[in-house]
Amino acid sequence: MREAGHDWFTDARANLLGHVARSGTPQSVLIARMAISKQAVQQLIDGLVAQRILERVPDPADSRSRIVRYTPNGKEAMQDADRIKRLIEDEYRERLGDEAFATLVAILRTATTEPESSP
Amino acid sequence: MREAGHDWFTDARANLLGHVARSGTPQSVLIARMAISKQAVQQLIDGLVAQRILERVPDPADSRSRIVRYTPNGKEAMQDADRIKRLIEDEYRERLGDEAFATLVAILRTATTEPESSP
DNA sequence: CATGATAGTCAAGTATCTTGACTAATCGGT
DNA sequence: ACCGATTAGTCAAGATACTTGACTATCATG
Repeated sequence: MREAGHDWFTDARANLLGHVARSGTPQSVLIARMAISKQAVQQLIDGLVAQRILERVPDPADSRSRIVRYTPNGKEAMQDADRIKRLIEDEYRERLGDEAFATLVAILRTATTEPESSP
Repeated sequence: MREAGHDWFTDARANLLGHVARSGTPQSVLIARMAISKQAVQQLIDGLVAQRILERVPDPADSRSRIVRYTPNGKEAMQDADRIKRLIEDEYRERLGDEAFATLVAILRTATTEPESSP
């Protein structure tokens, strides 16, 4: 991403952005999902708001809450991110072979998906 | 590790310790293997030396170089680390099943092992 | 409506990592 | 044997990422 001209891109910010849905996500949800303090999350969001990647809008359902979402500028950056992500995945696919790559993805999904209460 | 009483244990330090061989490792090798600056590596080592986990000894083969190795105290801590690592692996093994776990380990080894020049 | 929980902010401090400038030892070619 | 280039490590200063503590505003509940 840096090489693609996104100087603002860092590991910590990438980690946060991975939790922001296309449609936006309440700040409280980001705090719950990331394993760091709410103040750390806030500071990361502050930085990305200053970079015009994210913006905070009020939550109509709860006036304590704020929805964090991408700005148009941020959406453009995420298209670059998706493109680069695919390139990296292709490297691993080439290295492992199609079959092993698919197996890896499936196993990791099982390993990281939260076991839900059975319906 | 924190819960086991090792208050000095942090992510950055764990990352470094994972590259220190039982028999000790030259600081230059740690620098080459970790994707951070040599100064950052040095500061991490400084901290672990202050905690009496690691020590620096001169390299008999090259008087510029220093070998970083565990203190007796550090070796004890690493026994705790190994024990906890096994517990965590057991959680994943239980979650994925023995077969999928073994497959995961094999694929990740392929993905992360540096491709060597063919002999 | 009082009380407690939840969402977010402000402030100050610590840990981690960076770049720049430097010393000392080794290597390679002459 | 010597000189320039490289390598190993250190010192210093500053940026980023994270922490705890204290606080305000809003919501939910009995």
